[in-house]
Amino acid sequence: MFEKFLEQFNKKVPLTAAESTQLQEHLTVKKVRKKQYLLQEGEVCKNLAFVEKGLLRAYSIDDTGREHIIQFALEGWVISDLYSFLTGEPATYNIEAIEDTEVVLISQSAHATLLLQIPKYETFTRLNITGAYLAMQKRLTSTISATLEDRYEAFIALYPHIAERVPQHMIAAYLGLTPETLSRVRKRISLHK
Amino acid sequence: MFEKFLEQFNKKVPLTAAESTQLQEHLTVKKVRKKQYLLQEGEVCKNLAFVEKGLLRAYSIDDTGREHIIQFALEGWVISDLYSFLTGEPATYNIEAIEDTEVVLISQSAHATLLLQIPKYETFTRLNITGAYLAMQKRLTSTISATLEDRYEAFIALYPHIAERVPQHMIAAYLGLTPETLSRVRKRISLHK
DNA sequence: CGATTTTTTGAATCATATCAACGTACGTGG
DNA sequence: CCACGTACGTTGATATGATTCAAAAAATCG
Repeated sequence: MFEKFLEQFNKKVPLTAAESTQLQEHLTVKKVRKKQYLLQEGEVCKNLAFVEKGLLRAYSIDDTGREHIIQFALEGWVISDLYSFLTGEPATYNIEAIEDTEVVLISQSAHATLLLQIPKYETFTRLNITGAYLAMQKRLTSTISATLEDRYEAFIALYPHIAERVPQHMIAAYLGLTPETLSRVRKRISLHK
Repeated sequence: MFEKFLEQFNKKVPLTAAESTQLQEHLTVKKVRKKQYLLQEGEVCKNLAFVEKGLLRAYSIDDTGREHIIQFALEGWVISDLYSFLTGEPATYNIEAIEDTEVVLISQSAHATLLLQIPKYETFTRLNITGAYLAMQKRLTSTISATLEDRYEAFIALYPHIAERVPQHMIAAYLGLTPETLSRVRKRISLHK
C-alpha cells in the first residue's frame, strides 16, 4: 500500500512501529489513470499526494491558452497545489497523470492531525518543503540568468528520469519556452558537439 | 535587541516566557552598514539572518557579469544562502545591505540545537519556509508566463515598500531584465493609463 | 495500417538586449 | 552651502534571439 511513502519517511525521519501504525491510519491510496486529473483548477486541493508509482504534472494555463508546468512528480515526490491545500482557496493549478499512477493521499484534516500528534511528521514536512524550496530556487536562478541551452541541459542532467518519460513539448512548457524553440535549442546543442 | 524577531515568532507560534528566554540565549545581533556584505559568494553561510531593521538583497553574478537578485529582505524577513547554511557548501549568493541594517543571527549550531530543544522553533521554521516556498512559486509562475508589464506591476503591488526603497535597476535585476528594458516597460505602462 | 500526436523546419514578425549618449539627481568634500 | 563627481534613469539606433504561423516529417498508438 504505502511502501514507497514509508520508505521515504523512514529515510528522512526513522519511525517506531507504533508511530508508523498511527501514521498509516491517516493515509489513503488512489489510482489515477494516464491523462486523468488528480486536481482541476478552481477546485479546492483537498490532499497532498505522494507518488508511489507513475508520473504527474502540475500546470497552469495563462490567458493566451499556453500551459506552464510548475512541477513534475515522480515516484517518491509529493505534489499538490500547496497554497490551495493550506488556505482552502480554489486551486490555480491542474494536476494530471502523465502515466498511470498510484498516489498516497494525505487530507487536510489528516495533515493537521499528524502535525499535532506526531512530531516526526512535522519534521518530515519541514524537510520536504525545504528540499522543494531549494530546488525551486535553483530553477528560478537558472530561469532568470542562464541561456536556453544551459537551462535545457541542466534540466536533463538534474531529471534524466523525467526527461525520458515525458514528451518534449512538456519540457518546453516547464522551461517556459515554445516547443519549436526547444527543438531548435536541441539542434544547436547537437551541432556544437 | 530582538523585538521584531520575538514579535514575529509569537505571532506565528506563541511562546511561554521560559521558551522565550531559552530561545534568546541562542541569538546574537549584528549591524551591517549600507553596501556592506553580510555574506560573500564562496564563504560558507554561517547564519540565518532575521531583519530587525533595514533592507538587504541576496544576489548572484553570472558569467557575463550581470547581477541577479534572488531575494530582498525587509524588516521581519529572514535572509540567508539556505543551501550553504544547511550543507556547509560555499555560498553561491552574496548578501548585501541596501540600507544600514540590524539583523538577528541564528548560527548553524544554534539552529540545530533549537530544532531539537524547542518544538515550537521547528514549527516556526516550517511556517517560514512554507511561506517562502509559496512566494517563490508565485514568482516563478509569473516569470515563465506573464508579460513584463504584468510582472513589474505584480512586483510593485506585492512589495510596495521594497519598490520605494531600492533603485530601479535592482528591481530590473530581480525581474531578470535590463535596466533599459524596465525603463521602457514603465513608460509603456504610464502611456497606457 | 491508418490516425493522431509529436517534433522539426522555414520564413516573417515581434520583443528584448546591447551599445552609446545624454540628462538628472544625489551626496560628499572643499 | 556650493560644486563636482558618481550613480541612476532615459532615450535612440541597431542587433539578436525567441515567437508565431504554416507545413512537412517522424514517431506513437490503437
